[in-house]
Amino acid sequence: MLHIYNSLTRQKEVFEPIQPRQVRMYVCGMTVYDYCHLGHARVMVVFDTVYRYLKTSGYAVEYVRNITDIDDKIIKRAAENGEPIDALTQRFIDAMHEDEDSLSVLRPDAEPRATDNIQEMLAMIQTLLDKGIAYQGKNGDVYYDVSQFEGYGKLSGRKLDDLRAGERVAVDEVKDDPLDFVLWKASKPGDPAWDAPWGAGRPGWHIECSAMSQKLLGDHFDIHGGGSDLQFPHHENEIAQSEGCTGHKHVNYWMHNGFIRVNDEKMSKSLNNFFTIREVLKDYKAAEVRFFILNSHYRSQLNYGTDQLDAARASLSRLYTAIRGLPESGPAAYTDYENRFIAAMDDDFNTPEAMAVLFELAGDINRIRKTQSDASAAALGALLQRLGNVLGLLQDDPESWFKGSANADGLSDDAIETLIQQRLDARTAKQWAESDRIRDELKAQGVLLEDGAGGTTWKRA
RNA sequence: GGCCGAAUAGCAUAGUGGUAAUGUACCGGAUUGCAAAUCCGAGUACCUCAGUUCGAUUCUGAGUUCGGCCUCCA
Repeated sequence: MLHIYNSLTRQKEVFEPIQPRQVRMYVCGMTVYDYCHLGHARVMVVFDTVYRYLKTSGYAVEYVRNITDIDDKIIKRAAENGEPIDALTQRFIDAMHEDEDSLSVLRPDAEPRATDNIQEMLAMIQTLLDKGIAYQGKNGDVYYDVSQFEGYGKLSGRKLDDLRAGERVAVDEVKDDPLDFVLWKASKPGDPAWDAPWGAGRPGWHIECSAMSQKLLGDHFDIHGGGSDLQFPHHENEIAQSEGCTGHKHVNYWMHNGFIRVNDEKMSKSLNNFFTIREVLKDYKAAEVRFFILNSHYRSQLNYGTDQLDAARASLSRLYTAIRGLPESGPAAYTDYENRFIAAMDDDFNTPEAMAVLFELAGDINRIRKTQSDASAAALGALLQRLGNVLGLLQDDPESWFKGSANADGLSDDAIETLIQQRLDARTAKQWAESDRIRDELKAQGVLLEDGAGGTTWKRA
């Protein structure tokens, strides 16, 4: 039985969908004005894994992840680049999709864009105004009146008084209360604007998620996810907006992933200590990045470093080695491994625990291959691959995983095979010096040889 | 200042009221012409102090250290 840690209640709860065997899930996606960094990769991979596991568990899942394509940073960046906003956002949406594909992240069922849903936002803001929960400030902006929403603070565990006591809440004279947040920003000259009954402008950040989730998933849905830095104020405000409009519960389970750190500090754009996904993919395979992310629990903080990526590489190599060269096999028989894997995933998506099961399975496969035969291990190998696939791992053919593809300046597969044959001849003649010379030569080219019982295999380092 | 979370071997990550798991690194052995891979084995890892308990790394309290949110953030 699946348990999910609910940020709203701060405890693990049994997951019970609103509709039997169906899950509706919304995740806050990217603001598209730059390349995705590893922090974004974590959100993508974590919720992709949730999505995959829910489907594996037999749920029909409707997964929506929005794209914020209008906001201050986008406007600013487009101006800096001298580039139309549409062109900028489309460029980075395309880049985001490339990054996702490389990380084996499945496309959500819908990726609504804020600018395509302005009418829905206007309608929601109007409802809030009609209900007296929102008001227009002297500067023309429309604000949400947090004092009108009884549950304000329930997600982030804050009280209004505590928030007001915070030193960092700036005093703003156009708002009735410094905690009131903007629903609609009155237009400034030159900025993109949409007509509205209360004056041309553009939406505040929070309203898009309320409007688009309601449109695509309804007033009340199962899971809402995002980075833990969105818990406050973004998600808190989203609840206030949605529940203020509908008068009833918005989301049953809130999930927040921890962030990636660099040198024990949060990776973020403002600290300028971030690594983009494509930057990291120059040195590591995407599957290694995915492994690195899933090797820690999604709610913990995760420190980024080449040591961790190197360890991920070695670990994946062990798993692929276990299944390399195994004969085809039908579905693996019932095993305790699968039960333990499921139990781990059912426990709030405990991927590190689930991966430990994969390694025990790999050890078992290696033992069987050694003491019995490859054929005897084939079913377990198929199981290992299938369970790995649930996590979006072990999706490659082992042979191509190890051999990779030749660099422009590297040896071709044929050249490698030729040298291996030459070495085999030397070995047959017991010319060890020549044999070792060839092996060293290949090693210098990044090709590692392994002499197994069934012949010599090779891999690109 | 308010609110939250974390501390487990050299490193990284799980987990548990009673033999602490997984990867990686290191050491010994098997295997190998030598390696690599693989297998077997070893290694005195639960932040400190107090409390509850027959028993605490786990529960409670205090402390220390680190991190996060309170401002745009994944």
